[in-house]
Amino acid sequence: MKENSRYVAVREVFQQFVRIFGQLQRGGAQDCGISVIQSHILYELGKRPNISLNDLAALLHTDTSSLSRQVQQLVEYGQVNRLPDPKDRRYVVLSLTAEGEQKQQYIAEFMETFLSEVFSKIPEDQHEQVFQTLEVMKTALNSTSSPCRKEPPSS
Amino acid sequence: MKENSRYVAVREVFQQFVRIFGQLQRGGAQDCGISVIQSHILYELGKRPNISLNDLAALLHTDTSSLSRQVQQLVEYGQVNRLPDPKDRRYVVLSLTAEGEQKQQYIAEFMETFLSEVFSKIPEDQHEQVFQTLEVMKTALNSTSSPCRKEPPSS
DNA sequence: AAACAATAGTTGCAAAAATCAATTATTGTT
DNA sequence: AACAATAATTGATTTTTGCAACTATTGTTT
Repeated sequence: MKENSRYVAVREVFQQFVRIFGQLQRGGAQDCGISVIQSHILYELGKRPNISLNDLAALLHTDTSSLSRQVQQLVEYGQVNRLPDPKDRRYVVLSLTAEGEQKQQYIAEFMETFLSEVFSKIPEDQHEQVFQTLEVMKTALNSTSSPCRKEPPSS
Repeated sequence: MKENSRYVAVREVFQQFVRIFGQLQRGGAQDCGISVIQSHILYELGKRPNISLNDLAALLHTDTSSLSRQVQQLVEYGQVNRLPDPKDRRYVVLSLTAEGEQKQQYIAEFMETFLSEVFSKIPEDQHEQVFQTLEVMKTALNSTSSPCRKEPPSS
C-alpha cells in the first residue's frame, strides 16, 4: 500500500474542495435570500425539471420531510411550481418558475465566475488535462458511491 | 469565454464531490457518535494541534459561538483537551486526547478506504496524472479569493 | 369489487443547531 | 489608571433536522 499515504493528500484536497465550495454556495444562496439547500433544489430542478419530491430527495440525499418544507418555502417565494402529477396523484411535479430560473442562473454564473478565476491560476496548457481528470474522477466516484434512483414516473 | 461551458461541467463535478464527500463524512461521524462539524474539528486538531478556538473557527469558516459549544461537547466526551493559553490567557489551546486521536484515525481510515475504492475504478496508469492534477487544483483554489458579488437578481 | 398493503407527500413535535447580542476575562494602549 | 480591543463563553431567539404519525392515492390479493 505505498499509495495509501497519497490518499491522505487526496482527502485533504477534497476536504478543501468541499469547504471552499460550500462557502461559495452559501454566498450565492445568501445573495438570493435563500438557504443552501434551496439553492441545490433550484440547481437540480434546472437540470432535471418535472421531477418528483421523492426523487429529488434521493438526489440530494436528504429527508423528504425537510425537503417538503424547503420546497414549500420556494413555492411561497414564487420560485418553484408544485403540481400534482396527473398520471399518479400521489406524486408532485416540481419545476422552476421564471423567477426561480433567474435565481438559478444567477447562482450558476456566480459559481462559474469563481471557477474561471480558479482556472486563470492554472497554466493554459494544463486546462485540458484538468478537465479530463475531473471527468475521470466523476465517473469513478459515480461508480463507487451508492446510486441514486432515477427514472421519475412522470416526464 | 469559449471555455465557459466547460465550467458548467466542472461545477457539476465539484457539486458531486461535495455531495458524496458530505455523505461520507456524515457516515464516518455517525459511526463515532459525533456530528459532522465535530469530525472536522477532530480532523483539524489532528493536523494542527494546539490551535485556538478563534483560529479553528477561521479554518472551518464557522462561528465561534457554535464552535465553542461543539468543542464543549467534545471536551465532555473526553476527546478534546481545552486549556487556557499560558502566554495569553484570553486564548484556549485545543488538542486531541488519546480517544480523540483514535476517532480521528478511524474517520481518516474510513475516508481513505473509500478513496482507494474510487481509485480502483481508475486505470493504474492514470493515477499519477490524477494526483498531479489534484495538486494543481489545490494550489489554484488556495490562491483564488471568493468572487466579488454582482447585484443579486431583483424581486 | 372489497379489503388490504404499499407508496408519496405533508404535518406535528421534540431535539439539535445556527444566529446575534450581551457578558466575562484578559491584554494592549493612551 | 482608564479605556479600547480581543478571545471565549453564555443567553435567548429563531431555524433546521429527524422521526413518527397521518392523509391521499395506487397496486394487489382474494
